[in-house]
Amino acid sequence: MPRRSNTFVKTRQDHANETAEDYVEAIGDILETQPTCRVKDLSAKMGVSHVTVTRILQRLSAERLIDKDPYGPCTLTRKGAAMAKRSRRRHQLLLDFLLHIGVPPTDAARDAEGMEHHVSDATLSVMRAVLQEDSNRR
Amino acid sequence: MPRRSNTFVKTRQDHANETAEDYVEAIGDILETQPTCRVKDLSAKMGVSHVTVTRILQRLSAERLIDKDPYGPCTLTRKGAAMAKRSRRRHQLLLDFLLHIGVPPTDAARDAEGMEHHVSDATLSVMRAVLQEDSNRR
DNA sequence: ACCGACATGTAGCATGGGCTACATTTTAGA
DNA sequence: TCTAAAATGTAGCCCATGCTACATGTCGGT
Ligand SMILES: [Mn+2]
Ligand SMILES: [Mn+2]
Ligand SMILES: [Mn+2]
Ligand SMILES: [Mn+2]
Repeated sequence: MPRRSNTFVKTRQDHANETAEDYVEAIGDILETQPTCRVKDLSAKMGVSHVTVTRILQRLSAERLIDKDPYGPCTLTRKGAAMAKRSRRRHQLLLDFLLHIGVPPTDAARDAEGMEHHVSDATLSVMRAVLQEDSNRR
Repeated sequence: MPRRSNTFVKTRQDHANETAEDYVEAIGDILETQPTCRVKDLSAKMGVSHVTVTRILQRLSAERLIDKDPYGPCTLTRKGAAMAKRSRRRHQLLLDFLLHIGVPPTDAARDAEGMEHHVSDATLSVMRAVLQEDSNRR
């Protein structure tokens, strides 16, 4: 059980999940537009070297979030797909909210990428409510 | 000049500033409630060992954000005070916004601590506008 | 003035995420 | 089918942020 009464400690714990969340989400995105997801695809998408991707994929594989053979493409496990789905929903909801209140799309996209990992379910619920309320209003 | 067209790269760059922002802000907070800020105060506030604090303070000192002598307390330089002020304003505005839309205080406090480092000026402006508009409305 | 408690510093280790340089495997074209 | 280019993996480095264990400095009470 993580103790997280201290907000700084909580933020550092969130950072630990951040890479995994972004990568499984990215893998999911890639697999929607093409049949396989390879190291070079992720390297391009994340803006890092193939070496960094390889090491991170090894960790994701050890954590049973992805399946991957040497020199092969990678796929999401059940667990990985579940994390990707959750991450994507949260990312999208946050992005929709920022756009809704009037943040320019380019800024909203950048902000959402970093903020998403620190938004609690409580805040997401409120954002969802605001979006729904205002869509009913018109 | 940082290239930040890639949102993932942008987020990683934001993380680099995060520690400095949190520490100068924390030092500023502490110096408002007591005459000096010592390693043990920061260790308690950030939830890390005194060793971690010492090393980070060495870096902040090298970056001219704080003044500190061995075994002495630390103070903010002009530069550090400016960063602290900016960080605190941003933190407070984000927190106010979250509370305004109805996020429970405990969640809002935790979320703001992590989100603050990824909120652009564009988004902050929008949040400020929402707060002002709704305060006029009543 | 001394000494013990407390604060701070240092040594050394771990993990994670960057990188370049080099090795190996795959794959596609001639 | 060979072979060169592309993709991937490995070695080994950097830096940041954690930690424990141990060393040293500071300071207050007797
Ligand atoms: Mn995302
Ligand atoms: Mn992200
Ligand atoms: Mn803050
Ligand atoms: Mn923070």
